[in-house]
Amino acid sequence: MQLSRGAVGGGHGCGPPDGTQLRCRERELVAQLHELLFPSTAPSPAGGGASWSSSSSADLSVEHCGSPVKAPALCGRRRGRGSKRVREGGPQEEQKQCRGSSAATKAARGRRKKEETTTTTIVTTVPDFDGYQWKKYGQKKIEAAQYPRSYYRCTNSADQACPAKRTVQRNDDSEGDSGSPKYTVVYISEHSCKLTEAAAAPVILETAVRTKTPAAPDTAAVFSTNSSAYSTGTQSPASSDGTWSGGTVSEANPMLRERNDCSSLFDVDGDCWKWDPSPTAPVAALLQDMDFAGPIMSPVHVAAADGSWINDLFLNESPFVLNSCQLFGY
DNA sequence: CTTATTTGACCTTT
DNA sequence: AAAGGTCAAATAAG
Repeated sequence: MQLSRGAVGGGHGCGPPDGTQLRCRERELVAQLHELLFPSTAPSPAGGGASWSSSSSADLSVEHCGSPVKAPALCGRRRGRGSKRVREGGPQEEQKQCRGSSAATKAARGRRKKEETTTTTIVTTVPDFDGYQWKKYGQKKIEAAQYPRSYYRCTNSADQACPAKRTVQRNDDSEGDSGSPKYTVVYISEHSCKLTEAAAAPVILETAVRTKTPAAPDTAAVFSTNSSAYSTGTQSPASSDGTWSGGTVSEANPMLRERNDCSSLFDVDGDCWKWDPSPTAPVAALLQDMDFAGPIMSPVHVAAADGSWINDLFLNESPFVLNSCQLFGY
């Protein structure tokens, strides 16, 4: 995906290239992100919801790939699994029965026959930058990858048969990449589940802040906002081994938590993002000052200008890179 | 006690 | 056979 500066500049009917246009374009870009991350909640492009343009949607790395679709795997309890499991008697017999029970069961295990599903790949430093709750069901060391891949499915997969899944894998440490670790997040299938009202709110859920404090010099903290859309149990700060599991909030630093709660700064109103309430003076000033020589800035970034934190949204790499948060000096 | 995560075995595809 | 996706008991955490 490439969102060139030229693409940013016009062609979307947002008026002359001034602050208003930039703001409009920003909303558009965030709407794109929203559409990408909240496909079941955002209006379809044809529906006249978020202000997508055809060229813009083509820029996003939304791929239609064949991928397995989960089918119920019901063979009852079979054998001990996981750590410290105790093998039950006759696992082979039981397995044979299970295996040969039906074609459906066969297809229910392992890699299934490919069916048309939508997969969306993003690279982000904040893998949980979405409004859904996920349950981890597996982790796998991937050949030729430095870090394991974690597998998640929607927590509504059971009660609402939501097919949405995602995998999160930390990218290999690249040379000279001293920034926050990036994670490749692959969203598989779209949510069919119904979100709660709170969960649907497209607020910034989590970011990481690099702090320099006497107690913890130059250490990164990952924390979430207090959005109710965000559960703690299934969310995932990065752990040292490169996986993404568990959830913690920076309780050790209440100020960070407070400052991070920028959810009230913006909201989505129909087809556009809006400031809620009206943009503060620093925000308005920043909007005026912004140009697109650097990364395209999202409202998240603007929120940072309000003295809270910084969250850059890069939409000029393929797949697009959601790069959050480098805030120093707390 | 309940819920979420971990993790090795199992299964299918390539 | 290798690789990767899934299962589910064991375990940890709240």
